[in-house]
Amino acid sequence: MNIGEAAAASGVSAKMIRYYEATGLIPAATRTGSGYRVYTGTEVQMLRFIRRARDLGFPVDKIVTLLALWRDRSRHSSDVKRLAQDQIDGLERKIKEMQAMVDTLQHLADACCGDHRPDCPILTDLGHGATGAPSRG
Amino acid sequence: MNIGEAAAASGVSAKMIRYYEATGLIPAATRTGSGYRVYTGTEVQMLRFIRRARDLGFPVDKIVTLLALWRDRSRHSSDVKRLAQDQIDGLERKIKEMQAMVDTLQHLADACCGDHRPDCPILTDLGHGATGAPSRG
DNA sequence: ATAAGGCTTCCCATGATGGCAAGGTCAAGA
DNA sequence: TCTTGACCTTGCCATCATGGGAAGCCTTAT
Repeated sequence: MNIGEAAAASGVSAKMIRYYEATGLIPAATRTGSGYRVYTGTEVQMLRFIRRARDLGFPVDKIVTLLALWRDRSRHSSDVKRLAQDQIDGLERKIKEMQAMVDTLQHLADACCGDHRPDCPILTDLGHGATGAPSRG
Repeated sequence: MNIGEAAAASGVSAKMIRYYEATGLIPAATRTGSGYRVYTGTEVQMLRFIRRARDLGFPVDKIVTLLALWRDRSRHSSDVKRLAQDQIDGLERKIKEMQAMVDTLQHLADACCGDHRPDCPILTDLGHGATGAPSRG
């Protein structure tokens, strides 16, 4: 099948399929005489694997390892589990950072009456920068 | 003061100060005869404002608006509050997406015994119903 | 005077993705 | 057979905020 069909079947855009090939994440597809890339079910399955892993937030360089483990029938599931746990830990760290931002912003927004007047604790906090403590003032 | 001192005083790197100037977020600094940028307390305050807003996750194009409101003495605090609320909403949306990833990954990791054996529900899920290896025959 | 270090501009890279453009290919219909 | 439109190819540019590095000038301290 052509790249467009492979894209539709895998959920990975044709653009990204070419990108994954160029960066070595997937092997170079075979070509027709006129240069069209040709894909089989095996390759579509690999693309779906990649798509799913991306949906779970794995960066491409981690997917390289995941794909290698996927192909390795003598793998240890502990290696896969560790990668997954690392990914969980990274996501949770980012979530905590963003939640801290939300908490600060919500605190400031709650203190802002949000009317026609210019007085605004949000801007006051931003203006004081690191010199001010937003929640314990 | 020079850009290095302004960077240390504001928490914004010299590289980023030049970038903010080039992109119009901040006005061009005055220069010495030899071309060095010169900063005053006012500009450092503005940089601290930017730094604080970046720490709260505001993208630079939103900071343009925040800075304009900061300078506008006839602003309406409702405008500031709306920006903050938009930022909160955007952050919470991303948090929810990432939390969903975490939940899925945790579910899979919990189901993976993580030992020396190759059987792994994580890879099975990524393979989208595959047997755990790309080529089944 | 010289050395060290700060400043300047310019270019490149990130990470994953989309868009656009110019040109080749293929399949179907007139 | 010719045309048309959809699809494919490569290549370049853009994102978004940030860092790195090079080549060269300026300042300061010794």
